[in-house]
Amino acid sequence: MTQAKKKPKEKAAVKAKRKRTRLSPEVRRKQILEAALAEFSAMGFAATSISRIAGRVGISKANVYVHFSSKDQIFETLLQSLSSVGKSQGSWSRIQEARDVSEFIDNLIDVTYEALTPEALAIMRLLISEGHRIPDVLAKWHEANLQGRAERQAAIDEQVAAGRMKANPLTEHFEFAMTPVVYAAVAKLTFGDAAAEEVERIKDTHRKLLRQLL
Amino acid sequence: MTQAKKKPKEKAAVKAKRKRTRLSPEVRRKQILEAALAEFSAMGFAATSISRIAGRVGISKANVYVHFSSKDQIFETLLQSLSSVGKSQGSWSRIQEARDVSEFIDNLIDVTYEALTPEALAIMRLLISEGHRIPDVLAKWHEANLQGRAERQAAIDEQVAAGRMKANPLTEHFEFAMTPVVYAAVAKLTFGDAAAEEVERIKDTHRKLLRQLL
Amino acid sequence: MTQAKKKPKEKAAVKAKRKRTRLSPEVRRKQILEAALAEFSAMGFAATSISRIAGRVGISKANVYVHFSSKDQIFETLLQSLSSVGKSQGSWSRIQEARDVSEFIDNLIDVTYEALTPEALAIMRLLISEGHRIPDVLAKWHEANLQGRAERQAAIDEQVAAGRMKANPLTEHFEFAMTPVVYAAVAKLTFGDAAAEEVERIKDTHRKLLRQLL
Amino acid sequence: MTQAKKKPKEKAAVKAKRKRTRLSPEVRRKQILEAALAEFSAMGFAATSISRIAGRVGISKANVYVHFSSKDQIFETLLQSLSSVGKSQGSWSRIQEARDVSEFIDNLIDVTYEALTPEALAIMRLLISEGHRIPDVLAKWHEANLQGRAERQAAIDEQVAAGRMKANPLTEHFEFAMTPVVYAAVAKLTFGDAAAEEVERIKDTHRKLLRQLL
DNA sequence: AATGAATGAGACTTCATTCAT
DNA sequence: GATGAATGAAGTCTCATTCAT
Repeated sequence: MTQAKKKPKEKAAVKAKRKRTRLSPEVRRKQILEAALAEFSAMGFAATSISRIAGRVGISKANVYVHFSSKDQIFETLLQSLSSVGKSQGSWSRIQEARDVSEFIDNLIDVTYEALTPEALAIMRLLISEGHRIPDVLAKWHEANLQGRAERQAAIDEQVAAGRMKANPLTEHFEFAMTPVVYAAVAKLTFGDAAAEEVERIKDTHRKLLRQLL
Repeated sequence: MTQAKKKPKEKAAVKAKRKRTRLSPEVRRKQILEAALAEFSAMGFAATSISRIAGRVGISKANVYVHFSSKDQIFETLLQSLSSVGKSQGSWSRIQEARDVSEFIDNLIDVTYEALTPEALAIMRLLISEGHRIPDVLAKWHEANLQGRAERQAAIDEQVAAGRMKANPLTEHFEFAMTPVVYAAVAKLTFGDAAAEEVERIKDTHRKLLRQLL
Repeated sequence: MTQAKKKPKEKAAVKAKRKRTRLSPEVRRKQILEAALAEFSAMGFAATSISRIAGRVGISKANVYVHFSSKDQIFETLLQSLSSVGKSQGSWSRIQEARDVSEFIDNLIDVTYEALTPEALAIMRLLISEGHRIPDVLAKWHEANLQGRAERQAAIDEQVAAGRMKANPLTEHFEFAMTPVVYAAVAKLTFGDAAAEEVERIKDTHRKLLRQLL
Repeated sequence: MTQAKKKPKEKAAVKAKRKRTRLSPEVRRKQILEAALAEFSAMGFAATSISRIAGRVGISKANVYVHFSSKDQIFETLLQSLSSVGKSQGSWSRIQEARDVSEFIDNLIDVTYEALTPEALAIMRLLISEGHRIPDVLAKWHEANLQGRAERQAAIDEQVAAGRMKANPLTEHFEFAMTPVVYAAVAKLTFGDAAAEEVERIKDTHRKLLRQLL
């Protein structure tokens, strides 16, 4: 059980021995990071071997070390590169394009739940399970989140001031409005497909409640 | 200085080589499971070594194998024994002892947020990061959750029917009311102490909103 | 494959927990030696664990150490006690009871091939595979063999002098007459039951040739 | 003083830490198999450690695993590669080059006893002590032996038909003629050098008897 | 005498990493 | 840049043996 899918021990006699291809560093690095994200998220840092990452990319272990100096460095680079991804960058502006509150809520719900992509979930799992490896990155991330949050709060405050939204505990602390999404994410992370229905109901109630409250 | 304390008769033992202590299997197993929970949760399954678990208990590696036949078995035993812990067993009845809605809400909030103990968070982190190792246990857990949820919903429905609570999306799907706690948990898991203040605000807003909605 | 018959890893939950019985040292020692012969012969010295020996006897590992001070000692004691068994002690006198050459040959063949019991083969395998552990015992054994051989040769010489047997290379070096038995033994050791038919043929030809030569 | 000898540039390397040498897989595999044969034969499978094999080759333990995936695999590969060695391949044809029976016998005796090389004995000991690990290989070996035997028998039958050899139990079952060699082999395996003289006598008598019988 | 708990040593094996081509 | 061979360190697990009851 230690390794969910034990590959047969026999050496793969027939190797798909693809001719060595020489790629630009940037491309290779990206390939490696992608493979690393997939593996780290699925297996955890310690259980992921450079071998597997290399295998997924289709290069040799040694070649990984041409592009990164250590497993740790891969991990850090990965998480750093992800901080940007995480930020629902463009999303917020898209959400705000709404012309009335109703449309705003729809946008909000749709965009946010759509953001629960497998990749985003992978990042989230990584943060939860291996975050302790990268306190600095986490701290920055946290900081960035706080700032983004402040901006969003400001936008809401404006709406309230303009009388387009009601003043209530939710508009005063708008971040709270998004907490159910985290629940949905955790449900997916933990129970996988078995959580699909549940997530739908959450999303539904979420939308209804926002309509009632905003 | 470490050596200064040594009594004359003792052999030059840098490691305080304490006499072997003999305990009953039940006690040792419990000790080992506790140590394992701490380590697995902090480091993940793969990164936790039997050595560390043994060290934490203060016994030899080999002795661990007297009580468990493999690292996997420790993990499984641990998670199985935790399924029971997880269920907020008695909590719900305590919550319901409330005499009016206001007290009910206070109970609910207090009990639920107090349940975010380090141990509970450890279990949660384990479930998220290593849950894939134990699909069976997870499935049972899910099942049990669904049932508990149904019971709680029934209790709420009763309150609504009795006119003691308002009918609205939240009372119709009461599980939703607890989703912010998961957010709080994830915040703690990810940012640790840095999340303390945030969790407080969440809890606060959570309470206010429930008061408004129920 | 390392261990031909892997026992399931799970701890035997139900132990045949027989009440502790206290036996006289002699009896226990004998039991242990018997179990040891079986295991050592089947698995080799290194691959045999004290656990298995104890299990076979139905006692605890620790109890084995009450009767022997180490695994090595068990082995040596065993082989020493076997030196006597090995010598076809009484056999030769039984063979010589024959009244004529024909009966002598029949006795010789029958007694010798019957001596290829599983136990004797076990000892032989032990001597071949683990003999290097006990050079002293081996030396003594060799010595004893040489002596017995000399005695048998003398008996044959007498027969030849008396004109009851022909003088030829075989009677001059009578030990040679028994070499096919070793072949039969090795065949059994190596091929087990698959060698049965072959051994029969050997025995047959052996008998015929002796008739022709003596 | 240990430090006194150190040349300035050299690291404190008590072990003559020779530079890593890089060899082709074929060569290394062969080296490992040779070392393994020596060790397995001398100590038995279980008592032989990968460490010892690696040490004998002069490489690291880990490097052994670059070329073989497990100790078992080394063993199997070894025995499989030996099946071919064992067969007295070319020998028989060389024996048959004889121009008369006398020369045939000389060839037979010489070639056969010369085949009792240390390596051949090592293989034989392995077959006896660890054969049970590889029933398949043994079965094939047996089969091959039977066939070779049949061919040799046919050659003998021809000689008899041509009147160049006498018809007798030995020519009817020619395999029997070689049984003393196995005795000699076992004597060497068990008593080592102490058996040398005995083997000589056996060989001598063997030759004489064949002369008389063929 | 008997045993269950405990342990140090050591075995197999994996893996991140280095080296030479 | 790319790779196959090589390795030190570390991890899981087994086992002979000891200790206290």
